[in-house]
Amino acid sequence: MDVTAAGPRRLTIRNVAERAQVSLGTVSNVLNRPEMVAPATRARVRAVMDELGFVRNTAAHQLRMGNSRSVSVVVHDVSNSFFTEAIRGIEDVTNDNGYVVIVSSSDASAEREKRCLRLVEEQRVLGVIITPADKDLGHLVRLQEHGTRVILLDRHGPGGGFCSVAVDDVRGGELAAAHLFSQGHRRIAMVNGPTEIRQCADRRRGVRRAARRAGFDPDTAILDVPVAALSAAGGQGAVARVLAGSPAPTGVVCANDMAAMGVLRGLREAGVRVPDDISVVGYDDIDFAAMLSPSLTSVRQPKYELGASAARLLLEEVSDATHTHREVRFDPELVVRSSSAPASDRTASAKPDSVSTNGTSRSRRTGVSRTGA
Amino acid sequence: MDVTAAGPRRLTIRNVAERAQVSLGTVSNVLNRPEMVAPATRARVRAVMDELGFVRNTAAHQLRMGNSRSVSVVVHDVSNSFFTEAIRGIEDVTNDNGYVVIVSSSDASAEREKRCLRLVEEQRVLGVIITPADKDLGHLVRLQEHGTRVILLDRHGPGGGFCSVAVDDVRGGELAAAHLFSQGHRRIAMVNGPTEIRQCADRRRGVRRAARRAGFDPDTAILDVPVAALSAAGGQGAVARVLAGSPAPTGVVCANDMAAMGVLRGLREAGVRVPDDISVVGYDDIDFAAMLSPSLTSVRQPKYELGASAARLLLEEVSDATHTHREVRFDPELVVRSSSAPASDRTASAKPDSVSTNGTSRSRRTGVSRTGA
DNA sequence: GACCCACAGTGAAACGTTGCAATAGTGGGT
DNA sequence: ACCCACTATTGCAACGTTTCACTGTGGGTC
Repeated sequence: MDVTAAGPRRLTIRNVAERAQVSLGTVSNVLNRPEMVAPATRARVRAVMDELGFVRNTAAHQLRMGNSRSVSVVVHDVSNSFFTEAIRGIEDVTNDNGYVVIVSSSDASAEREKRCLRLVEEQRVLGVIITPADKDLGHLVRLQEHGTRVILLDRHGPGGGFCSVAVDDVRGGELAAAHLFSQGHRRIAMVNGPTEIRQCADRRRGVRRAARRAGFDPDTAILDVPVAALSAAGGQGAVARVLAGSPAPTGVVCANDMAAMGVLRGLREAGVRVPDDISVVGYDDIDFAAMLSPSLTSVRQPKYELGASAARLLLEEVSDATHTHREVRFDPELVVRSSSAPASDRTASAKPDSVSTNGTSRSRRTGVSRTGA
Repeated sequence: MDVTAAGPRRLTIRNVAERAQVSLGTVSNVLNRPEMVAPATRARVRAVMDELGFVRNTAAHQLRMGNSRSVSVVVHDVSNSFFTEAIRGIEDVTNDNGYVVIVSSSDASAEREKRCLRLVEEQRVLGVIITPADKDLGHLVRLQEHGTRVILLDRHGPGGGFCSVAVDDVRGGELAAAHLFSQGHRRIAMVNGPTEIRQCADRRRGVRRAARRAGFDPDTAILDVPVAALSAAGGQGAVARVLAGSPAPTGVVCANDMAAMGVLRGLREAGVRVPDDISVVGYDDIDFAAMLSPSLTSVRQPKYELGASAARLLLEEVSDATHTHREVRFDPELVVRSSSAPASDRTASAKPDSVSTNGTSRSRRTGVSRTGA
């Protein structure tokens, strides 16, 4: 039987050993501790590997070592752009370390999430980076107790039980509203989704905080315009309520860009000019925010960095025995474009405090809080 | 030592066996061939598994069985929306069968792709669904010979050496242009990327075919406006050349929606009305096409179905011994919105042949060609 | 020349699962 | 009472890798 014949039969370390006239152990050493095998032997073994096209069998490796060279990512939907950029960040960090990324979508359903986690636990992954579907994190605690490391993505855990990475949504809401207040606006509307959603609640809190810090009473400076869904349709439908506000707001903060697009469209149909008559600020800075007309001022989240940072946290938790769980918080960034301008009914007393005027830089981490293990 | 103590020590089939007072083989049977173990025993073993929280170790399973329960997807960029929707399709199909999806980005670099494939080959995945970075498919042929099944995504292979799934870009270009011709347009511009890119070349061929089928000479009916990059900036920069055409085109087909957005913006700045003065058709039907003003007529690709179909092909190749490679071709779909209208300088002779006026249906597969193994 | 060392390479056991051949158990028929 | 057919269960040998205690083998030292 000719070993060199390329066939579907998988090559093993043993084939390499035979052909290179060494023992199994030596081949393994070439693979894992090359410095301890003589240069000549090492070269010979390597040559045979290339010749045969040998690829190490990870299953056996894993079995022996106890854990696999893969990390798992479980998010609501792998086709959602927020997550895909984060996934790309995770991929870039982990690939450098020879890990492979397994993705699954939970569709924000606790049951689907459980299925994903089971599949993933079978794989004995190094750890799982997850955006939990459920408020209750009990099953994640159990997972961790069984030896699978868990990193929370876009969510902080209770009492430092997990490492986690999230963007500060309160700060984001504050940035958006502070921008408008600093431009001389005195009353603004907030088009927001259901406050049961943590992000929506946080962004609203930020907007109110901005009002207070600007010296206004949130209850009068801010007109809440809740919508059932943060979609373009939802935003468009909210316009009538925004315009009916009394006194009429001169600015609108939207809890995401889709809603902002709807608002822009609704305003255009109503004959209201942006930013001349009213300013609009979005949230997320999706690709198309810059391309709308007027181009949309928006709050950008460091999605890629979020993922990359989660991955780094996971690697750290694996390698560092003295690891204590950390909660990393990222600051979002305001990208000012042409949908926002000084309030029209008065000379703006303050100059715009434009935090960032173009958007190529990736946000840096600004706050790291440390909690006990 | 108390077995029930939840600890980081991983549970094995042996722990279950001891506690349920049966042999290893029986536990294995419960897992893999439950019908051949007596109901009472089966129930007892299952109870112990639940109690202990046993999760089968895939590494050992794989090692024994020879292949893993995972499929790999290698695309240019996992954060690109074309691919993410396809990945979601792959995920949905494979998860149902207990497989897990490993993703990697090649960044369209042959070298990065090779690294990804190596990592993935180590995993002994069931197969890899790949959008090749390179024209040369030699390494994929070798991969296949070594036993990893390969499915091409968004690309067809030469001579039926691979199963593949792709959208018919020629047809897509034809749909876009035929729509305009049927609306009475007689001269249209095509804003296209480099024709070295297969998609760009194909879409151009389709546009020219539409001209011929409408009874025009492609060389006079179509104004080629090449741009270096199919981006919004590229599209915007192309507007001057479109308008300078003589005779002036009354319609523009863009090779993607980003370019179309740029064209729309450029036209607005030039004071040209859409669709009154000129019609614009995009390609891809990205989320935001519907939200632009005017909303963009565009060619939609069945991205989700593309991925799902690739996954099905892979599963079929695995299970069916008599499998012969197939090339599945999907037809794109024209979504007519308000950026296109009958040509203005004449009463349109033909009514719009609106292929589809809203966009909720997923394209169906229309052509399946079969080739030898 | 005996002794010890460092170094290169070896061989076997283990990781957790599966599949198979063998064994024990159970009635039923003769 | 005996054998047979049949099912339920068992025990063991793989799967391919890594680790670790071990064996050779020269060279240097006293």
